[in-house]
Amino acid sequence: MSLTPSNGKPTLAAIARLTGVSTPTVSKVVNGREDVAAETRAKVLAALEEAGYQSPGQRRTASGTGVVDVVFDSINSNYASTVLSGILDYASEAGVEVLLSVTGGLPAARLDVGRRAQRMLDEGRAGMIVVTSSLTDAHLASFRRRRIPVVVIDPLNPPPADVISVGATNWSGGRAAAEHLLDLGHRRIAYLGGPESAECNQARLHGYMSALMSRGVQVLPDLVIHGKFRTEHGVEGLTKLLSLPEQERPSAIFAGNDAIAVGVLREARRRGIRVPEDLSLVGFDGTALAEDSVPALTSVTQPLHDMGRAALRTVLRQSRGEQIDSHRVELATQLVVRESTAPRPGIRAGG
Amino acid sequence: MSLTPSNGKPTLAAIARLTGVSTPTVSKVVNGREDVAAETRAKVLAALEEAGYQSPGQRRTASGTGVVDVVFDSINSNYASTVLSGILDYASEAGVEVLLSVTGGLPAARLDVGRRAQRMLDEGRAGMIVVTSSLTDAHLASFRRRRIPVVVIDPLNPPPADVISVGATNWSGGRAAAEHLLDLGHRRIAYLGGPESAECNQARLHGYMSALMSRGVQVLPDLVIHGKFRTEHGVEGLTKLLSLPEQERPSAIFAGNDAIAVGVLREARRRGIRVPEDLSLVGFDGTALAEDSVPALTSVTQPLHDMGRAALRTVLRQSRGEQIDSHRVELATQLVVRESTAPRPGIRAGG
DNA sequence: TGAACTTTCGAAACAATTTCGCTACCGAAA
DNA sequence: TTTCGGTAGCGAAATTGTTTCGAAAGTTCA
Repeated sequence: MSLTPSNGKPTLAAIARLTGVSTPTVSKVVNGREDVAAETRAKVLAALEEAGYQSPGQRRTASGTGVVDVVFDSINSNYASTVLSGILDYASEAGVEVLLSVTGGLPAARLDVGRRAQRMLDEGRAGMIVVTSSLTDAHLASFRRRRIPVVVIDPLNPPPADVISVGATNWSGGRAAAEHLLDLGHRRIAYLGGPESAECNQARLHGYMSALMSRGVQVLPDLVIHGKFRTEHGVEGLTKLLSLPEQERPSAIFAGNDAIAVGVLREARRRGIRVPEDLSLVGFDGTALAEDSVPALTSVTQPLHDMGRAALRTVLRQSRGEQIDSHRVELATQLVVRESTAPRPGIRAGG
Repeated sequence: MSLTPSNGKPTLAAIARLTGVSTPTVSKVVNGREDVAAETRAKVLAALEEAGYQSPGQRRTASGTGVVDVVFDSINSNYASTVLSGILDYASEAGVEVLLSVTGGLPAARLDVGRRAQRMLDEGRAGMIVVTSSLTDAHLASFRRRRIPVVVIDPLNPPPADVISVGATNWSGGRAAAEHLLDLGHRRIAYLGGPESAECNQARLHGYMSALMSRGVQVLPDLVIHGKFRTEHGVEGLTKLLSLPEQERPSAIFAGNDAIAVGVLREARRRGIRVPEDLSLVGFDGTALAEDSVPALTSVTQPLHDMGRAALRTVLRQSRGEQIDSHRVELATQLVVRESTAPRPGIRAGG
């Protein structure tokens, strides 16, 4: 008799035995049919739970892998692809699959949060990683309500306290960049940052301001320009700075990321401004862009790869029900000096 | 008797009837088991095809949203992320999800093709896009056996005739690049290509050779160097070319892709060789790398974004059972002249 | 030649799902 | 109160698909 639940793996028949219903009824419960009384369903579900029953479909895939949703704003940047490769890296180690989507900067309209969350539950996805994208608190709450683990990397908006976020020490990075320029004798240092409201941008800005203020250098509003994290912003930003009266122009620029810095570089070349002789430039991110540009960019390196890994690790931990100590994971940034910074013109090096 | 194939929906038993084998055997074929003779399998597959059989799993998920598996070799390149963004683009239009994985250049060891194919069937995935990665014919066959649509983008090995591949007009691109250099008066033109066996590399090489030969310029084996599609290969390649006796050194280099060209650029700068004054350089791919490098690279632009879109569109068509006319989709390349090419030293421009 | 494998396949046992009809209960009409 | 149509809940049986295991045929090697 093969119906004995003491048998190796639980079968529908065994569950039926246990609960005193027929096999078809159990089958219906498993498949979510309507024609089962609530009471009966509850009883069967309890037994299924206890016996750890898995449908044949599940059996095949359960031992294999979970699926993690990853949502990017856009993947057309070194930043994005480095983070992504960190995620994929860890995914292959941990044996989970990565379901990738991009919002294209849309305010998550296409995301259709409700349906998405439902699908994730239906298909037993382990959780979700949101990169940079601006999900509203309402969206995040919708996932939290359903107990779907969510980790945010470099959130644009500060997430609610109970959503875990992964980022870098942006403040220290900003401060290190500004201090480096101050050390080189620069006093008029511009900040060509990212979106004003973005949290990471705020942190970098305040690190920069903190460095200036602690050296008694005044922060000039004209030298702080926000915009997008894109090359064009660098081009326009430099143009704007050069339209200032000559004595107010900066001798150094701290760019909010490498793409902006590359834009500055491009516009500077077009105008015949030499970097670093006439203008020092520090980027942020430390992507391949920084290494490959000419001159190679001094940049604050973010451990993007590791941030991706950390994010996925955290999601998987959550999905296993482990307690997470901290709601904010920050990995260290590091200033890497290359060729785009030099002492202020008119100042002797080492002076 | 319910075995009659004239019945409503096709069943395994009906197929078995038709082909004169047993039900279990048909089941095995459907599930891609190995213990079925090739001949028997073919017969059964034909019957399955004709009857339009669908497994219960397929039946259930067919109506839902599809998932497409995308396999990259690596995503750390402009090439990869541009193709990927094309895929994601179309995915969001078509309402399918993208499951991304990277092989990391492993010979598909981690891929575990059998299990993967099974999962794809179980979960009703629409199909698979393989980018650049070197899947063996055996792997591809394993998917074909289970009638999982597969499209390969820029395959390293020429795929079996019945696997659809998407690529660009590499031959014409190679020819256009070489002709451009010939037009500028160059006669000693090196080709710093990709992996020798890679199909796209072969096509570019032969385009280049064809251009040279049609102008009566000899193709010199010393000036053709194969390697990886990576920056380092550019550095090493230029070093090798410069180790030739002076009168044998090339005055122009056609690089197999932009990354290689950037390597050449870097090494040239280190050695004080001016591009394009001393050395003309043409890249391939037309990624952001080409635009951002200094000097901006003349490059053969591939419509990478569109290739991604086309690949996904083709997979989805296949999965809907539409007939695909061609087993090879080629999108047009275009030579974009920027700053890295100039007339051969000693030749007057326009002369 | 024959022993030891391998390959290929199907009978039979299993597992799961679907169909269909029985039963019990409910509320309205007689 | 009785009757009757409707319906929700359930399971028997039929149907569909999968797995196990051994038989038959072929292959390799001594």
